[in-house]
Amino acid sequence: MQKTVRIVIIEDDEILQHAYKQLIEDEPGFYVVNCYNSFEAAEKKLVAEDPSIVLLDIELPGISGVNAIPLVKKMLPKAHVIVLTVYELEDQIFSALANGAAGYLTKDTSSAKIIEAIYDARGGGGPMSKKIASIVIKSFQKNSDSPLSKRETEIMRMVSEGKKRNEIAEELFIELETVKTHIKNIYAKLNVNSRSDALKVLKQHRVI
Amino acid sequence: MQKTVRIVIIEDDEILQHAYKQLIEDEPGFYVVNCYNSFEAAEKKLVAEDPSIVLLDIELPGISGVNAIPLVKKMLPKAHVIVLTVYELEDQIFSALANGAAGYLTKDTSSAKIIEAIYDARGGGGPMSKKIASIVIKSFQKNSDSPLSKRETEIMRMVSEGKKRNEIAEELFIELETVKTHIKNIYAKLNVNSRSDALKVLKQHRVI
DNA sequence: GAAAAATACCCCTTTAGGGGGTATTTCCAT
DNA sequence: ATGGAAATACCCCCTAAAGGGGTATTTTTC
Repeated sequence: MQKTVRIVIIEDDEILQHAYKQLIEDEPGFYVVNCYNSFEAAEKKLVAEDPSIVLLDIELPGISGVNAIPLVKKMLPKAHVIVLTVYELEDQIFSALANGAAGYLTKDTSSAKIIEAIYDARGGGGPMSKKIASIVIKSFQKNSDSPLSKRETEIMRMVSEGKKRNEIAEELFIELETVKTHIKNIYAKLNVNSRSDALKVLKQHRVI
Repeated sequence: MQKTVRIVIIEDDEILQHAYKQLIEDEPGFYVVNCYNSFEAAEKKLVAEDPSIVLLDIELPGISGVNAIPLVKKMLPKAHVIVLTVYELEDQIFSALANGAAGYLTKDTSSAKIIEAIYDARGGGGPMSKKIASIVIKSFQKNSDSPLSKRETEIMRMVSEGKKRNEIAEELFIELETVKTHIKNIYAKLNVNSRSDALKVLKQHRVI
């Protein structure tokens, strides 16, 4: 039993909207239930239309795509939201993913890849454009030329988890005084004088 | 001018090692400089062999693949390390990426996809298997059913950045006393009584 | 119109954080 | 082998932050 895949498109560019619709409906088993120009337009009817895939533009008039994701997921918890965008902004990507997007495609993605992405999303995969994948991977990569020593980095990672000096000392089997010394040295190296400032600097430079 | 792509394979399974070598050398412009069974075996000769791609198994005898990545990157800063593994362990994936892996493939990846991954890595992309991509995307997704209110979540995110109560109060334009009240309520909801315990709980449940 | 969320204030005690030092040992690289 | 970095540990000091006990008002939201 091969069920029809019900798809809703939310995209304010009418030309793109029709292009997507066309290419999806050329794929056997895929059916575009409806298209909208904004999330607000889709809002009332989404639940009744019950799509399993929502293709969502980020740059929408009114509520942005990023903010629409959690709303869509609330209405259709089982649906997969695939984000489409022209921009490749790191923060936008992470916000979209944090909000529950199943996949993230740039608009230069080929027809074949869009179809593939829908299959992927249905299979629990995480479709991403190549560029998005590389941005995501880069976000994980830590800066290897940090002024901090190994131990200092380790301590700051624990600080970033909200741990207190004595908790750090216990976990590392060293004295509280030693932790204090390390933190003093770290502050001197980073030219800061508080945990939050130190963490800010380290996160900016992707050290932790 | 199409330069030959120099590739080194570090993989302890001889059968897989030969399979990879074969499939890579079938690709015009790709050349397998050498194969090793462990990082230790490769260590001395890597710099001289100067590969631009290192295919690295994670499960190696001696130094693990994860720990080998930063060492390889140190010797060959411009090389792209592509990790190959049978396991799909979240922590292992993140450690490998944090250590500088350009891509991450599972060993069930088809020959064509391995070749594609090498091209991708060279082009600055971030090749990933579908399964890896979905694990990575899931890691970004925040849990939407959290006991915390919006404001409480916001405050705990700031706590997770090492911010003090008065810094939080200033940034949110509310009184210190209000922040204290929120944090007291949060601790009650989470059944904890310290910042670090609260953060531990929230990170476990992917709230922040 | 009731419930949940956000705001704000009072009391109190303990602990953590940050800055000033100095000193020893261990380890790595030239 | 030796000099410098890293890691360890201790002393002093003071201020600020954290946490726990309350109560109460306003604003949102369903």
